[in-house]
Amino acid sequence: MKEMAKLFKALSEDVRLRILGLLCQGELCVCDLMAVLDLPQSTISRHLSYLTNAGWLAGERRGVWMYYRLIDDGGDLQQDLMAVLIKHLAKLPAVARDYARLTQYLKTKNPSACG
Amino acid sequence: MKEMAKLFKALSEDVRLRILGLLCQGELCVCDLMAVLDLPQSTISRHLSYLTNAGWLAGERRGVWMYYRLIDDGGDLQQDLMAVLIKHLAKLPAVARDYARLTQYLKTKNPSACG
DNA sequence: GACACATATCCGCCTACACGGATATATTGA
DNA sequence: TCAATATATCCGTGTAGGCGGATATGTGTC
Repeated sequence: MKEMAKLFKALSEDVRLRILGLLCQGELCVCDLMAVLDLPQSTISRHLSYLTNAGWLAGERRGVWMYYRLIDDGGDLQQDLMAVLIKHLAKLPAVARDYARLTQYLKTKNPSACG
Repeated sequence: MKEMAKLFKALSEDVRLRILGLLCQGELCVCDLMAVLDLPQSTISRHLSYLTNAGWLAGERRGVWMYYRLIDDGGDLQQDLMAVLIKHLAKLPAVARDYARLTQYLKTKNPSACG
């Protein structure tokens, strides 16, 4: 019960939904998210911790960079919710704008950086 | 976006999940919920307001009593989420206990009361 | 109108957490 | 070891919202 509420609570915030939306496209590191969402590093990092702690993300360190990706082996409930998220997030205008900015960003990004 | 976060936020609290679980069985009035959940009236009423405002419930006055039921004509996202809730809430031990108490309560309840 | 009852709202108190700048930590490379 | 960079955490500030007793409001009955 607490666990279920915790899953939902993690989804109850705009920035976190935008992060999940972006990660539907594949893993990203903190600096990618900072660039695309245009938010301070501490804000991004805090939300990533929250999502990880709630069981939505997994982080992996590669050198100096931390890559985050969606967890695909959660419980039944979580998998059903993930399907709902994938289906509906992309429809949101704010998320569509983020996708566009991500595409643009990946094009111009220095290849020697994290990606 | 805000709307989506709002839907999820309403689901991020134990008491509200228990209320939704009970209402899956059909409409109930505030006094029913007080009896089954064993919580103060102000607490129940506050959560019902929250759920109604978030678009999860509809309330209807019948005489002195307010009956609440799940909304079945929400948007696409909401309907998908409702299906997930119906599927998973009943599995939770806390909700199963509430069902048992509801059954017991309905048996012993004075028929001249709200029901 | 006066009362009884169901429900909604108010109130003070308290915790969670959002924000973002400042600081601490971790890693790599010179 | 030191500097540079990426990330995590700390901090003070502000707001949302949980709690439940007290009070206000709405409704039916006499």
